[in-house]
Amino acid sequence: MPISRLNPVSALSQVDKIERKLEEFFRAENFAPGDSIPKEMDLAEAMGVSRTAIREAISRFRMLGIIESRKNRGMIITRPDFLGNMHRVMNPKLLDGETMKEIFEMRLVIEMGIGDLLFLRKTEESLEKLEKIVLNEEQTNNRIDRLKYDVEFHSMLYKISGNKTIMRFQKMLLPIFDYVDSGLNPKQRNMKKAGSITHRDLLDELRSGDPEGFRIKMHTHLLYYLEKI
Amino acid sequence: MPISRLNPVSALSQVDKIERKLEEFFRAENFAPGDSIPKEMDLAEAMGVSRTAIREAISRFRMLGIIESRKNRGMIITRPDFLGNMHRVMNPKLLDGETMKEIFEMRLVIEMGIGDLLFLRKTEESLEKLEKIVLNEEQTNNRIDRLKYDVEFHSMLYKISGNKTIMRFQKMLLPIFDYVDSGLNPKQRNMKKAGSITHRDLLDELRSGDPEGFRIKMHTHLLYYLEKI
DNA sequence: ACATTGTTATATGTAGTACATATCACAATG
DNA sequence: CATTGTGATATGTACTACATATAACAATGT
Repeated sequence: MPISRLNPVSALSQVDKIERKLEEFFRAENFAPGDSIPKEMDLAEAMGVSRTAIREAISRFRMLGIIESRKNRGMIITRPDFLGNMHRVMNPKLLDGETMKEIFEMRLVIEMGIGDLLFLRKTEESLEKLEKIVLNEEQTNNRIDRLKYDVEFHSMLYKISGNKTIMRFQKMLLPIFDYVDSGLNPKQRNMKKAGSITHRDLLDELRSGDPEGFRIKMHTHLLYYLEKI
Repeated sequence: MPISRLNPVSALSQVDKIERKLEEFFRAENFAPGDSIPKEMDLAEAMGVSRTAIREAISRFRMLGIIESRKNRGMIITRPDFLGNMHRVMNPKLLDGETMKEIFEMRLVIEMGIGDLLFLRKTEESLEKLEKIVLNEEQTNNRIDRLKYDVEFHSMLYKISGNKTIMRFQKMLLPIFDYVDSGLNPKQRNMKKAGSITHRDLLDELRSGDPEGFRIKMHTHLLYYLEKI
């Protein structure tokens, strides 16, 4: 056998293995939120490792919101917030350009596809709020303010969609958008501004049009970005 | 002051606080992948806590893929995989119905919005692969197999989008879809099957149509789900 | 001189012990 | 009978000791 076939030995640390075993155990036991799990010492003895190691693994689950420890009472399974930890890695400094580009694309895809939800859940009040943002935007010439209202407009769309998960997901992604946007040069910014469909147009369509028309307008509105990718 | 104003005291454990301080520190120091960070004992002394506590916090960063520890060499910042940890909480047993419904909606939104990417990146080979899946689907009457090919078809669309992040995101969400889908009763399943736009129609449109037409057809194809939410 | 092998210092990995602390259950108290 | 004290218990924190992998360098042999 050639030496190249010798693949590296297990790179998983003990704690990594413990973590996996615990997850497996929880699934196998069909644990659901509220259920209590064995105490640290019992887990340590069962796996033949120190309490220290168990605690390191459990600490990870605690961070994810899957386990909660209470003194004397022991530990229980809890309901995690599946987006709650994403912000920790949403750091332009840490992610590579390719991934950020893909995340940016994802935003465009979501905005293209969100029309149906908007028409399903729009209300008079929400349209009124959009109206205010558009008015504010139309009355300023300050570049910073326009950018602010631009973000506000799109954020409000997510809010109108009535889907908290999508809204939070997009909020989580904002640092990435800022980063990508700040990478544009002045000429590109003007191109962006020159898009033939304004927020006013989108609002009008949302008020008295239909999902299909909205998708077409949103497509034009985002065209600048779509062409860029 | 009424007693109701007495809010609970800090529920954050020491390790939680250390974790936050460390993240703050990393950001402030502008650490990027490859940079090395102070050794455990120095961090412990600087914060006035035990090495144990530092290690528990660092262990969390290790799990997230933000830090890598190597014996003697110390610790370095690494590039995290921003979706790599999501699978840990993607468990129908742990999440509540409302969240799962929202995640399901998110999938619909993405499929509605992905058309442009598909037309931008489709190739002859990828259409050929879709063709094979559709043929397989058309030639079977087995319910399980049809479901399998259904998943395959939509997965292939994500693949054609050329966006690995979106593709992985959707893969991560599969357990949720299965769960939602398995909640349908036989009558609902028939309704689903009876949708007037088939995968064949979508493929034809993708082959020789345009993004707008594809969006309309996809809308009809998913209508059953859209009406359900 | 060069390449290989051995050695040492170092930072992380793991284990074990001790004690602090919060909580529950239950006894003591008035 | 309601409140307050007390002990048992499981987690939280700290500290120590040693194992282990790695880098840097010394020793060795050709």
